[in-house]
Amino acid sequence: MRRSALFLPTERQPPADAEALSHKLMVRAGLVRQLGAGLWSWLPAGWRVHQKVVQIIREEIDAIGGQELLLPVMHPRELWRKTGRDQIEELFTLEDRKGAEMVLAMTHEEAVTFHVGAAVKSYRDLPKTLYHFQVKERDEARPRAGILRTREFIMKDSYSFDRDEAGLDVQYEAHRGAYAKIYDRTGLEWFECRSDVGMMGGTVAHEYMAPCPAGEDDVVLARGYASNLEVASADPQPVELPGDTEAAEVTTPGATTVEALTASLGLPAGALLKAYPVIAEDDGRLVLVMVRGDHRVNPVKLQNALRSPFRPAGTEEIAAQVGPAGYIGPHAPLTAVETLYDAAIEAGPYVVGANRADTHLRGFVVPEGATRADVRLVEPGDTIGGEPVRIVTAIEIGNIFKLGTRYSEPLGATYLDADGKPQKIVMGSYGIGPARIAAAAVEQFADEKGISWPVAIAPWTVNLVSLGKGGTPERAAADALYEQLRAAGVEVLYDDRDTGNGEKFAEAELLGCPLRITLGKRSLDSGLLEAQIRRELQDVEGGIPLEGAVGAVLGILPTLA
RNA sequence: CGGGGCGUAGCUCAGCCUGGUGGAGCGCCGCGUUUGGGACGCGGAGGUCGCCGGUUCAAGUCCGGCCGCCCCGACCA
Repeated sequence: MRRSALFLPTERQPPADAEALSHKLMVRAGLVRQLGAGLWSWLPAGWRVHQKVVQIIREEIDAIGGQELLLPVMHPRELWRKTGRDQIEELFTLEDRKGAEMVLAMTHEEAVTFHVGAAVKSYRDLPKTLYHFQVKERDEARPRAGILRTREFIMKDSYSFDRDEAGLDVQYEAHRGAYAKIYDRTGLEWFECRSDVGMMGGTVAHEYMAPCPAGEDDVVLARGYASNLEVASADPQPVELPGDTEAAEVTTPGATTVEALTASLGLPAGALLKAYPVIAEDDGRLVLVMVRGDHRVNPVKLQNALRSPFRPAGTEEIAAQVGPAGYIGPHAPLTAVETLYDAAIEAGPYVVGANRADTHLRGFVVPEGATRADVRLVEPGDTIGGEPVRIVTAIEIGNIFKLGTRYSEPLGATYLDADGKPQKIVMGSYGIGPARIAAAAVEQFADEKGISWPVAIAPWTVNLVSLGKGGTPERAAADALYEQLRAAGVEVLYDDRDTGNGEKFAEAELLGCPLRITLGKRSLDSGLLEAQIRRELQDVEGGIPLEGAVGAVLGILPTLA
């Protein structure tokens, strides 16, 4: 591609409203432009990156037997009513001219299950894996960070259909393998994490995370362990408990916070227990959740432990059922108030609220038979296998779910087994967001000069910069080299503009093609081209000879990251 | 959805408090000089100041409403 012909609107300054690095750089480099909140256009260079990611995904999903198709974005609402997902807030809804209710699909479980359910009759028709790359529409409450969280985006989603759980297991593992290959091929740093199955239901879920500063999730990492902070578990840091042997009341006026208590009692925060009263929303019961003073409740883990959504109890509910806010603690008889002790709590003795104003209790020992569950947030300093965990921010770049019969049941997708009995089709779903992969790559590899693409997803692998003006011998030589590289199948962006050299270099660094080769008057004198690898801005030692340059370039390409 | 902020040239912003013929830098066009790191000079084009209404002799500026966008939080099968 000749730069002079390319639609690549670059900017020297990032847009005023950009915050995330990938947002700033992708706009500056002319890859994407914003049309509205959470609505982004992919310009030619950016689209090349997107399509490279798409092609990698396509090849690997094809390799595990996936069959590509295309499902509509707009669906009859009735289909979503059947699965109950028409109630999701983020779902865009509209009516057609006849007043028929429609929705814009956020994912395609309903649509694909509709077709498979109608077409699959026999166990002989299974298993199948179908996938597509299609636009997803989500009315996000808050789109953010440029391309990272948008209201409309392309997703690769595959769906597996099996006779039974065993078949699903096979497909699930096949996808795990394919995903590992896909992310490795893109050149990203990534982790496979255990994740919350969420309201999707099902039994098993993994998500794929790319560490980057603009990420929205926190991932807990240790040797052989990677988990979303939402569901992560680790060993707590030990805490030295006081040697209280008997329960004793202490007067603690105004000490309603852990900080105030630790200061006045001279004890570490971990020697206190915090009481967190919540109301389980399915039956309205109050549960007193106890965690160590230096720990925090993990809402996702707590919801799973309670088997119900919950909300924090109000001051009046606390006063009526437990005690005065700021001084609440466990009630002595286990039956008095339902109490859940976090797993990190040892026997004791601890300091707890006495359920009376200005009073705490020392020497509290957790009663035998108390209910326990791991409901705390993993903290920096926690360990796994004796090794301290790392907690990194990351962006989710894919996920896989075992759906089971979550969709086949309401949509009546069944088949006849060998005995002629109807059986529900067992499903899995597997998503990847190519745009997020592109943005994560920008975040992970950018430096102060700009983007540095992994070669596998770079818009062009080579950026040929001609320093001469039109009509000069060096320009003629660059033109010839461009044609030779193209003929050799090299993806080359050729900067053939009559503009300042500094401008060309700066733009090449901003755009981030893996290899830049420069041809100026000097090259004709010396017979050498300058070649620079974008990653770390490393010059190729001694340059490359003008004579036989194509072969030299072809030799360098496989060495690039 | 709660809180905060912003909307003036293609981009980044000043001007608004204190109303009186709209500016800067970069970019763009022309000419010339430069020519291996966003170079310089001269000349030029480019604006319903987000929209609607109000106050006023006069509104980018003051007042009201609306729309749009960003950030923090909530939310994110």
